[in-house]
Amino acid sequence: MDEAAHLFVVQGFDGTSLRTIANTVGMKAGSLYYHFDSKNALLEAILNKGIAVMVEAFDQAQAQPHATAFDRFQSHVRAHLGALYENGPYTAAHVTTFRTAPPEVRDAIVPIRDSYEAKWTTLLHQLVEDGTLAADTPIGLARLILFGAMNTSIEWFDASQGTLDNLAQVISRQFLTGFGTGDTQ
Amino acid sequence: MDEAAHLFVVQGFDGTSLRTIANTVGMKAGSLYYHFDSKNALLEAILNKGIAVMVEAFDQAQAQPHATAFDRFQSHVRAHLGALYENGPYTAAHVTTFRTAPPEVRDAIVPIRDSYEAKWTTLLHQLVEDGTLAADTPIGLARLILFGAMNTSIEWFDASQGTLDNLAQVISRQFLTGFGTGDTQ
DNA sequence: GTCTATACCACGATAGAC
DNA sequence: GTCTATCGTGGTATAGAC
Repeated sequence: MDEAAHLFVVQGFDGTSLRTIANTVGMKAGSLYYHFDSKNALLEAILNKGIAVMVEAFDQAQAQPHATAFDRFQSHVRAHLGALYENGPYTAAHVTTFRTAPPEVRDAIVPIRDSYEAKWTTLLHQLVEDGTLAADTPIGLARLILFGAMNTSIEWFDASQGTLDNLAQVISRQFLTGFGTGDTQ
Repeated sequence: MDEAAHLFVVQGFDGTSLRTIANTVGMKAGSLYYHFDSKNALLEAILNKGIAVMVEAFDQAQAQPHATAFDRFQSHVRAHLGALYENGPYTAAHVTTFRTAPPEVRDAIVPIRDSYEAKWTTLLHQLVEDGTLAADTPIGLARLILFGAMNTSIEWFDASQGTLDNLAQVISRQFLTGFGTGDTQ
């Protein structure tokens, strides 16, 4: 599954054959069917694990004590980025292959995926209530914009160029205060 | 090409066969080879057109007069979103299929793609110089975060739920001032 | 410029030996 | 649990008629 998820990230689901996957792990294609019923079932297992990794990271960040609301928020951003880059290729595979996954697979995944998104929605609402986020913040849009910033980092983040801690800090700060000076607006 | 690009957005490049494309436009698969040398060549033409559409939108925004620096910035965001949703499926196909495109195709596209990114880099530098963006803004990261917000809207933007003008406004404002109140930081 | 027909290959999947 | 062998399908691409 590790190798399959990694290949799905790099080449896409349709661009990766069972023969390639099997070859990468030193097997023959037919042998994969002892472990999975179908290629779709393999993808579904990977997508599920991708969510599980994100959820676990979120809950761990939740359980920690934080000095300020900003610290709490940043630690959740850091957790999401950690799920993307530090805990196997599952979350990355989820983010990159979900959109074009076969409908049956997507439909099976959507409910669990929703539960992760709900955690963020709750978090953002709390940040509004404690005065960290503006009262008129469009929560739905805000969450999608934040996800966009975190998830598309897959296309360019390079661990040899910068740390995840730093990236989490930049994204968190940008999300709350922007890059502007406040002039000309 | 219109139909092919649309199918690539929905099903991915590898997930779309030439037979499907041909069938969608009322042709047979073999006939496509009168117009394109290969499936890869078709993708390359689509990716190129996707950039051309973005560049044209950018240059049109550039040519317009604007009351403030913020207006100018927002009109560029609006132009990019317009390229994604109002001028055919080419830019959307570019954004969704570039990452997993065959290496030969990607390599051929990269230089032109860079030229579009350079336009944004220049724009962001100007915004720093005129005091709209903070002096310590990490321009490279800032551009990638902005692209992330604009481009991932493909996964959720629904024209029946909101206008592009509104989306451009939310993204532009968020990019410069964030969603925070300024407290707890 | 599109058709029919087809070559050739790689795909996902299955059966049965070990 | 992995192998060999293979089936059926559908993929890209080509040749030649119209």
